[in-house]
Amino acid sequence: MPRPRQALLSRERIVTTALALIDADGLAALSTRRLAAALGVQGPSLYNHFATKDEILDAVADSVTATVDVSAFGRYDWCEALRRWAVSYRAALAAHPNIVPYLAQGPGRRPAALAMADAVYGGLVRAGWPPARATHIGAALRYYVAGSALGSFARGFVEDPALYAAHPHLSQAHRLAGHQRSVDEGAFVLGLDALLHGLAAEYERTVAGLEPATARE
Amino acid sequence: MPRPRQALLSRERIVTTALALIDADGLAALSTRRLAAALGVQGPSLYNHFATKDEILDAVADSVTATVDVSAFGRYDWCEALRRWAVSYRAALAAHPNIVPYLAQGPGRRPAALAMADAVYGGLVRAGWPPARATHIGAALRYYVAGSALGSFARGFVEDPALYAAHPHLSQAHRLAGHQRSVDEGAFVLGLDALLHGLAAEYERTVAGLEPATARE
DNA sequence: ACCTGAACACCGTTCAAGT
DNA sequence: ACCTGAACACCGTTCAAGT
Repeated sequence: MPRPRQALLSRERIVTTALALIDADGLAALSTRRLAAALGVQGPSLYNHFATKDEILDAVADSVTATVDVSAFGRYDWCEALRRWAVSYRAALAAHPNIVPYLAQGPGRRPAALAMADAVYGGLVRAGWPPARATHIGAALRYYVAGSALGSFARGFVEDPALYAAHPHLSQAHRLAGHQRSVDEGAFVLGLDALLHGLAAEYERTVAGLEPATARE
Repeated sequence: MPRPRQALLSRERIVTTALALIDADGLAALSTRRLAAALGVQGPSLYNHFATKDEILDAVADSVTATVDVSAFGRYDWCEALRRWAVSYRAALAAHPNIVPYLAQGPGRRPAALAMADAVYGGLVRAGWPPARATHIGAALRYYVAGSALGSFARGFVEDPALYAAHPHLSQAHRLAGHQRSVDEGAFVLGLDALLHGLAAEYERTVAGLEPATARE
């Protein structure tokens, strides 16, 4: 046969397989050779579809961001929309925690990340938040969500009671690992509610009273 | 001479130099060979002082955490103490952003990180927060601080106006990079104040009214 | 157009050998 | 006790060669 009828690889297949390997073995364990082997080809073949390994990671990160639901910004008031977006955002990241350190560095040039930033910022400005304030709120929520997904708080504590003997208040810390999911979820919801509560108070003080409803063009 | 009078290396010198290299060139650029070269020795020499490269990174991370000031927990009410701790914590991380992705994975077995967790948790419990609540609050604040230091929000946007043409609300996003520090600082303070405001409201609702002042042993 | 083998300049880590 | 040279099994990436 003069040419294979169809290419062995595609960008989509590379991204899907890379994400599966990262989920299974961690970001550090992903090498171009191992990824290629999982796809049934040799390492250099990947370079016919992506210029660098970082470009593959960008595509993986964006495929995760693409699953975040921002539709709440058209349907609910700004505060409830922020809450629903943050919950969806965190769920998307928590499903693939190993890619979060890479993803959390910023949107860069990734289309889904930029579309998300656009929806959030636009939603806040439409609600009457001054543009600079909208930027700060979007950043603060991203800080919180990224931090919450970046490595479980509970899993960060080693399951070794002896380690905590010297710390009077941490005598139960070794149990955290066993309740990882509920601790992380509970902490996330508590902090998110507090954050939104505080923002709502700020909104009442500085936006609702000071501007007529039609002040934004 | 039969033996060098004193060792060329020490754990402290290795950690200091490693942090300087990470600050200058990023975490990915730190290799054992480059670190050794900066110290005037060969790569394998490092293994006389640390068992693995990860152990070096642990020590670097802990040296950063050690600069966080937790003394506010003895001197102020829980809310003001949380605020001062969070500001100090963020300042420590923001001074060395390139190590944050490593550091933010959790305290692990690092002594300074464990001491900090102990001080925060202990301070909250002493103030009357139920233990499970104290855990959640400590986690939520860590999420927020780690996320805020993990990569500048503003720097995450590329300085290329053409990139944002397709996103109606992001037309000014390319300017963010120029205001990096003020955007990130402003967002951090706004979110921190909101978070603490919300927690204070929660405290009034669920702790102050329900327990007599002496309820905690 | 897309995949491959060989090669380059790197990695982290081990270990026998030196002083 | 601590540093070194040589070696091992890996990396990301390039490129001429194949079909």
